[in-house]
Amino acid sequence: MEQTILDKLLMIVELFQRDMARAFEGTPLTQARVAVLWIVQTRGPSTQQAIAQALDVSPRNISTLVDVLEGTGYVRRTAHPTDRRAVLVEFTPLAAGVMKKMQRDHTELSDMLLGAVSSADVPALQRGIDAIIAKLAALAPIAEAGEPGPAMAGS
Amino acid sequence: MEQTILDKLLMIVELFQRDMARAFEGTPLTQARVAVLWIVQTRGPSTQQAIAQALDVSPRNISTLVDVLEGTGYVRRTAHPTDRRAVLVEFTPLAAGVMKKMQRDHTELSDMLLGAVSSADVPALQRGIDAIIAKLAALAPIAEAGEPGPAMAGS
DNA sequence: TATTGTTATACTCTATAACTATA
DNA sequence: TATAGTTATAGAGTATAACAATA
Repeated sequence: MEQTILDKLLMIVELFQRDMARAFEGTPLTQARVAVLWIVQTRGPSTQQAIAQALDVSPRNISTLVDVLEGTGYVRRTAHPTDRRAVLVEFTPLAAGVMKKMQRDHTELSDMLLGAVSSADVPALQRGIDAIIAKLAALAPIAEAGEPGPAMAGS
Repeated sequence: MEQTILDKLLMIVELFQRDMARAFEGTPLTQARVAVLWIVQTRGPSTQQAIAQALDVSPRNISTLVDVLEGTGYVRRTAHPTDRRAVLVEFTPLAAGVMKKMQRDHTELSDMLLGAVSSADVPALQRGIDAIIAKLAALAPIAEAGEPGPAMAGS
């Protein structure tokens, strides 16, 4: 039962996502909701259309996600300054704090994982991963591979 | 907007999974259903309980997945030889063929991705990935990280 | 006429709890 | 009493289609 490199990468992400899910326990946050917050963090106040496109998901879907995030105090819907059809989704201080911590945790975890790699191997590892991404992106006409992704550390 | 190593790994898996999803279009297969097939392939005819444990998912969930796989001709439920409460889920020729192709495609894609990496970098890449997995697994008390995973190539 | 966000509806994946048939 | 699988119910995430308000 040889494990291919793809199997290993999948396992890393699976482990990581379990860790992330554990960190959300007891909060109304889920991966999908954090994905929305992530977009707002990287782009600033955004229309739901823009969020839907960034996440490659239907606009209808964003309505529900934002409903929950608004109802639990993470975001506000405010009037768009020039387009009265649209709303701008923007952070409350709660979300700003949570996302700041999430980003810090994510960086720490990433550094810790890289720290587990023999420093002599790090440059080759980085080059190898970049080459794999380039190859995969070339294979699949991915439009845009999306945002960096809603990634964070657990604990 | 620095991309951490974790961001890159997440992007690889995201690209890969989109590719996989595209390959399923027009079939009744989904990631969850393929995960069930994957377990049956690696373990042979299995009880639903065994599948549920292997996938770390509730037994109830497996009922529905197997219902669909059975209804669409991928698996059969057969009597357990010694336990009349249990059923054995086993492949039809259809699933056997599909899984064989899937495994072949997966290996090919994995080889192709590794082939995109400078051969001088491959050993360090492999070591680095293994080190990251070991670190992540040590961080999270994961019970078992699960099967190799239902991974396949698109097209 | 096209776009933004909503209501309506439906499918999939997941969970827990209660029940049936068996161990 | 415990286990295998089911029915019942519910919450998430996703989709398409139709509609209102506005561009």
